[in-house]
Amino acid sequence: MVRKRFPDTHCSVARALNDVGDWWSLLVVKEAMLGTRRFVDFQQNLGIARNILCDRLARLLENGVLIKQDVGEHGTRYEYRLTEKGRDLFTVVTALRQWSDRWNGESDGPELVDRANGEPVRTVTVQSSDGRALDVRSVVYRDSSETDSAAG
Amino acid sequence: MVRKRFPDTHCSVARALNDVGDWWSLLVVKEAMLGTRRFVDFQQNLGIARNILCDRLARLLENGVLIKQDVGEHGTRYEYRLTEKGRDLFTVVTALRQWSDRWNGESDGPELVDRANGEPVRTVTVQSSDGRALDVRSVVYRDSSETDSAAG
DNA sequence: TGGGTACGGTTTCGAAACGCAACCGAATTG
DNA sequence: CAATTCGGTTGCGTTTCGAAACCGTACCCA
Repeated sequence: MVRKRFPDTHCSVARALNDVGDWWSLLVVKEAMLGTRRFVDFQQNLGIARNILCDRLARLLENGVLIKQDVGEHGTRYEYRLTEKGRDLFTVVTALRQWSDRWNGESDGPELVDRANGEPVRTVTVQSSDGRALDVRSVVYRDSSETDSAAG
Repeated sequence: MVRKRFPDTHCSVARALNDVGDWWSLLVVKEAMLGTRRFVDFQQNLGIARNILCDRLARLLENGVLIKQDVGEHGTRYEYRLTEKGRDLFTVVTALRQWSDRWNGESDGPELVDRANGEPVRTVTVQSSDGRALDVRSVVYRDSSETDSAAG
């Protein structure tokens, strides 16, 4: 049950999408970031079909985004938890969330605040070496062999 | 040809994925950020099937991520260009690219540098109101009605 | 000891999406 | 007039998805 993918592509973005590029994977990761750890909770909170959830969890395990722990307190219990690699998707998920809020209107979902002081987090941006916010037109994709390709 | 989606979900991430959540959409956007504008170039550079490209372009037009311009210089010519909404995905694409490079190894793809001084861009992070880098465990998803839900 | 329930799946099957290749119409080139 | 380019569209077979049913294990309770 493996979609045709591009494991050996030269493109980093495509390789990232190999791991989390389909519809549900990133939602599973986002749900895990909200604290969800158990199969049934993922299934109910996301409204995902069981077999699809099974497949996505397995793939995220393979890709090292999640780990599976047996916590056999009451019957068969497993916990799916984010690895360091999975937690590192926080930036991606947050950027995506903010983008959606900017362009598709604010959601009534939870607000993301700094645990230390309760203040909202900043808008995620790409920054230059000295901290200026950069948009796509203020950068260049420079190949190692050639210098070209205006972006935008 | 419309997959079951969640246009009225309360989740911002899911709503973002409605626009760019399938396998090819974000790759089309990324390709556009590299300067690609014409149908055949998208098709060849991405290796995408024509009908799928057609569908994705149409959807990205609908969603306001791309615009289509008739540039009838030599026969039938159109250009697909990013809108402001589309260009605003730069942060997401860059965060995804950096994540992939961190965890799946460096690619031999182009390097992203500041057009102004040629220096590489910073690692994209979520920042607190005073500029500290935040990971998923140092934030809280605070609902408007309740305060809960440790993240991680 | 036996029934009920929760959990974590797997199986089945129809529907949708995908990938490939062939075809198409308009315009440009030769 | 034929050949080519561009931007698609159409058919068709394969893959994936989604919903619901089913399954095995481990508890709970009596």
